[in-house]
Amino acid sequence: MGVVKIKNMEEFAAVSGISRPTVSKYFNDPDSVRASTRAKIEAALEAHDYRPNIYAMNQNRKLTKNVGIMVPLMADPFFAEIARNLEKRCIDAGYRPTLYSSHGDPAVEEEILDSLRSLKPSGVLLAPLGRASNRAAIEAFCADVPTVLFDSNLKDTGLAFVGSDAPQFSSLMVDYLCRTGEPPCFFEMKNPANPNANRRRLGYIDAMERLGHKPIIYQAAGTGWSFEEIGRTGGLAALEAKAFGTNTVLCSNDRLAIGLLTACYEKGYRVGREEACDLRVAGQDDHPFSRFTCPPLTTVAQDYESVSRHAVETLFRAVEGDERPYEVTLFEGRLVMRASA
Amino acid sequence: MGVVKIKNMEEFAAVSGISRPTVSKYFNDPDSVRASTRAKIEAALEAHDYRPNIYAMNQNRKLTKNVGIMVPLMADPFFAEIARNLEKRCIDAGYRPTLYSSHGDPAVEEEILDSLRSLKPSGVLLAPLGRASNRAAIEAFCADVPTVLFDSNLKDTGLAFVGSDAPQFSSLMVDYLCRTGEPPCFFEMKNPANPNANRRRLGYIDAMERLGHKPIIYQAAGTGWSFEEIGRTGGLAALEAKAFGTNTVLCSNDRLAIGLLTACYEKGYRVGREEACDLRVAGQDDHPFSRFTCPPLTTVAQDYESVSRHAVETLFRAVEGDERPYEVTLFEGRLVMRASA
DNA sequence: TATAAAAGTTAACGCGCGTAAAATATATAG
DNA sequence: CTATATATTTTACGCGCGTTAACTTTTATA
Repeated sequence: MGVVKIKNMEEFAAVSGISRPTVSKYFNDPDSVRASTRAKIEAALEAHDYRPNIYAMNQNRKLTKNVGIMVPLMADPFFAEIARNLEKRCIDAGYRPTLYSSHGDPAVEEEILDSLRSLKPSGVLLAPLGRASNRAAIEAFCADVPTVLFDSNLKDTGLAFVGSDAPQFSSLMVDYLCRTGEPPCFFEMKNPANPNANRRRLGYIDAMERLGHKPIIYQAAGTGWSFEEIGRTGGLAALEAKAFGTNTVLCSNDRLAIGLLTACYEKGYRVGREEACDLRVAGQDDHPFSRFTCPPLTTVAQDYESVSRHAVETLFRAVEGDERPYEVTLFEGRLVMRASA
Repeated sequence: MGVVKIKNMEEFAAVSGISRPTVSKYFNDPDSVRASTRAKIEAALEAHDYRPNIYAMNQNRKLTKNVGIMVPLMADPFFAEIARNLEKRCIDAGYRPTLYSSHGDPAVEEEILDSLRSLKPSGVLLAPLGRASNRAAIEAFCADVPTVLFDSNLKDTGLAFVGSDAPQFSSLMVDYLCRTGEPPCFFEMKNPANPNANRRRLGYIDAMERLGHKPIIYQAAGTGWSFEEIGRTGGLAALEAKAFGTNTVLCSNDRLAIGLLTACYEKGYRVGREEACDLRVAGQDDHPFSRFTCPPLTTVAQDYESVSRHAVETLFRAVEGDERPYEVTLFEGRLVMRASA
């Protein structure tokens, strides 16, 4: 700590013995100045702990170092985890990420886009709400701000989409379930929030037909993002009506499966792959909580790492000038075998 | 949308027929201008969708409208929920909240404080990591920025602390458990991240002694924020060693309880309050998932609403000039009876 | 209708930094 | 050691808005 409080770059330039424009250049890119100059600046930096005023910095910069990260529901640990992953990668790349959650509300989603605009971010990583999203608003936003979509695809919107190969998820699990027991029925929401749900259903149907089985689909009523509750009430209804038509249930996602497990518990159904069990239940996503359900949930793991890495790389490549055509990248899921199926 | 693109406040003032300083005043506080002036500005606002440049705005304002919200772990839905609650209240109060998670890492916590400083927020709502936090860094921060602490108390730091009455939580649950069955033992982490854990243990001990029972405490090994996993492995160890010494376990928090339930499942223990069950398990917090465990978890609900409301009110009162002495406010928990105990 | 108070206008400065142009210094190559 | 390319310095302007001061207009109260 220096004895003198540094107020601005002018003063800092003075104590470091370098001119202000060069210091400014340094803060924009430390590698853009001569090594000896850089050393001087960094020495002064250690002695005086000065940090440029971010507001003044961003005022005239054509592109800020800000990045927006928006997920549909931060209270879902799956999204919290992927947001964290993205956040870290942005920081490592020298950017300033800001996290937003639309909390399942399209109006909030639009407000965030607005607020994001005024942040003048150099790029945005966006997991849209999905079907509920105001497509026009998102498209307009993507036209103005370099945006990579992830998790939930709005076709041809933004620079690129990075996500999971939804049909492959279902297909993988159907193969496994058929190999080890009765063919599964498919348990989903009637009005899923996320377009992946449709692709997963199609993947299920294809896989079943490929294996010569008749697809059975059970749709739980309910809208919104309280998937566990929808899974529970839908599960209760299905169990009471004996509507699954098989002893094996593949859920469209883990949160639904968690709710179904609760319903099974309430109804006294034993879930698991052992002889004595009444039902096998599988999910999709490898939700952080699915390892701790009773029984632990067999599921298909999303490739968090690859999705977040590729999304960030794609965004920064574009931000840094490498223009490429719109591209969809899908990563495969990995089977996670646990006790539930 | 107007035909003309408004570039800055100068131009916007022109089209609205009001002088720039008055427009500036309006954006600082819409109520500070005459109703007729306000109407003119808002008419122009609808016709031209102009928004002031936030960087230029914050550059010289003594206090920005930014508010920082920091939680120890966004991937914990409990914190995600409370963060959402706080966020909404800030927006409603006309502030711009920004969310941060320290992800259980004290180094990250410090970095966020740094980055928060350069945001020049008018106030910060901070749930510190707890024992792992760098107290000195947090105290130094609180000396510079109006900060209200919540969830986890660092004594006498910041403007105020708002949280839950930890001993009351345990006490409430001990009363209930003793009333309805065997007195509980207390299941916690050996090295809890959060100072509330100690207070909950003390509340448990007090309540047990008050009721004439001998406290039994089982401490699970493990550090960090993977509470479920610690609860599971610790639970397995305790069950194998038959270390609980009673058929009733009160967990220090729900996440630990969730892990213990998994351990019970693995070991074939039936959990619940019915005759045929081997163990009763209770948690504390009313974690969003605790409704969906098998069996659903009996717990003590935190008063999210009151905590977040009071934290935000306290902060804004201070920000807006109402100085008050340091104050601790604790809200009581509410018993949530479910099937597990 | 007179008058004070409140609100608005004009003019001007400054915030902290990005950035550009021209002049100068330093490094690298031949 | 000169020629050339590359860095740095000097100088200067501008970004968009906050803010102040002196002045003028509108509104409220008597």
